[in-house]
Amino acid sequence: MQVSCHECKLRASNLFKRVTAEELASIQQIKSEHLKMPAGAEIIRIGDEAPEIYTLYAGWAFRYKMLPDGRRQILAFMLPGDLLGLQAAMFDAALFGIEALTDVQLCVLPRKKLWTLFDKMPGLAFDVAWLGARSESFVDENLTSVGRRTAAERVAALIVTLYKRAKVLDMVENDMFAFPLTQQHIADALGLSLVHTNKTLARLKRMGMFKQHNGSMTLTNPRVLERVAQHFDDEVPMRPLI
Amino acid sequence: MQVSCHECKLRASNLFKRVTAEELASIQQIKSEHLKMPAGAEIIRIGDEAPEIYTLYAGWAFRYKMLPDGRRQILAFMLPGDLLGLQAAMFDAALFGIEALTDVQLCVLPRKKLWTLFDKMPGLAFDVAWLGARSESFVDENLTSVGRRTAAERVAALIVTLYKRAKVLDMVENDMFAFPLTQQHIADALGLSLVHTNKTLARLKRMGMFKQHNGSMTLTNPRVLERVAQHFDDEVPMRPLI
DNA sequence: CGAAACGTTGATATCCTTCAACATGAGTGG
DNA sequence: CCACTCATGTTGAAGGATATCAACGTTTCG
Repeated sequence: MQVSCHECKLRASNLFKRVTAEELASIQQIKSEHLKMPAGAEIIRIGDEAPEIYTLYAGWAFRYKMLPDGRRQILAFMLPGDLLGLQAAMFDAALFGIEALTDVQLCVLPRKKLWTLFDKMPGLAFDVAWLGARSESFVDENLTSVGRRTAAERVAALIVTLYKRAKVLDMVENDMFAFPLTQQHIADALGLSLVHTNKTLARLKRMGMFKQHNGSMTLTNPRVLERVAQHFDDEVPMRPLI
Repeated sequence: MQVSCHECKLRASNLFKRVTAEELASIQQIKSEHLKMPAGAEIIRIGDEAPEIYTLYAGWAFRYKMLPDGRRQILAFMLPGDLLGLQAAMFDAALFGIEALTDVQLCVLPRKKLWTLFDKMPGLAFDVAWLGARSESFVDENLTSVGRRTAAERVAALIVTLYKRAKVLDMVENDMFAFPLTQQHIADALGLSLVHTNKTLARLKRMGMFKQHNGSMTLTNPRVLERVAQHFDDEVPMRPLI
């Protein structure tokens, strides 16, 4: 099923920069495919050579690294509108993997075509760089959590961050939103053991910070949760541009 | 003291991409200043609006975030040839600070001029994006350390990574190189306490991994140190392009 | 129904932090 | 030149946060 960029619901959602008709036509032109993949699929494998670039059209994904002995570190989560594989495409081989957290839909942007498009439309290069910078700032945030926050603060910060990102995408209703992470994902993102993650979540739940029902999360006290998280005042800009 | 891009020692060091005479002239044209700052100077302050972009011409720097209560996380170290403040320039305000670790020399690239230059020379935009991707992969590496490596592994991984980066820049002689980090810097980069950092360093030293003499470090057993670090086989590309 | 993935809980071990004290060296003013 | 301070580094002891181990519960799904 091809989805035209013209009727793209992401673009229509007014979160995104307005592009000229000409720009839109150019983007449509290089978009080669609209892919669907199931939860758990490997979108980019570590070591992949010359991977393509994707726009995450629907669903969640995450980026991770593995140590030689199997320990996993999740670097960042990706939501609709995020660009996948930009850095990987810059190098000879992907230094990390990207896995689908839920069923996902991807728009494929072949990297060679994208580079040539930049020649014609430098403004687009800026937008792509902007998305890259945004993605780095998510990693910065998470590194600060893992390095300098306690377990409870980390969990709270992760939930608050995802909540805010989902909110911008209109995926939150009455402080409730889809939350597809398992406790193992949370543990691997926050540098905690599975057991300790479980106990920390339970503690925050008991404190009345949030509730979880089959795959969705409700924040019952966003303000306090944010304070527990030692959340920054400044925030990563939330408006993707492409 | 103005340094011409034509006689730039960085560019001459053959680590960098060859640029056409035309490109070089353009870069020279937008370079507004050659700055010197002492160790400890704040190159970019958290919250700075519309900061400029810099090329680190000489010296070391580091990028960091602070939690509201003062805890500090160092995100990455920067060596000559690295671009400073690229992400900050993309947003309205810097989400992190950059501090000079040693005395530094900076080439100032006013961001507006840089953006307009991209219109004329899209290849340059790619190079800048490449540097941005490279910088992100350093953060990825460090996040993996902090999240999933033990204290000894973290320290070893940091030293090995800096050693390799310095080596590419020809700053290593007989496995010895300038190492300006204090133990506090190491602790803040690796998410460890100062005391534990000290004891971990002492342990690795006792194991014969390295020696330190007034500001420089000698790796006495690089191979083993790399194994202790659980270092990745794949590595971040080491060749800056601008 | 059975298996596999995911979640929960208690007990124990350990890594790392915190606290406290002291050592060393560089810089500064008296 | 000495006393002083400040930044940095070192070391031991004690406590706490988090990991590991083990067992069991719950849900999902073929």
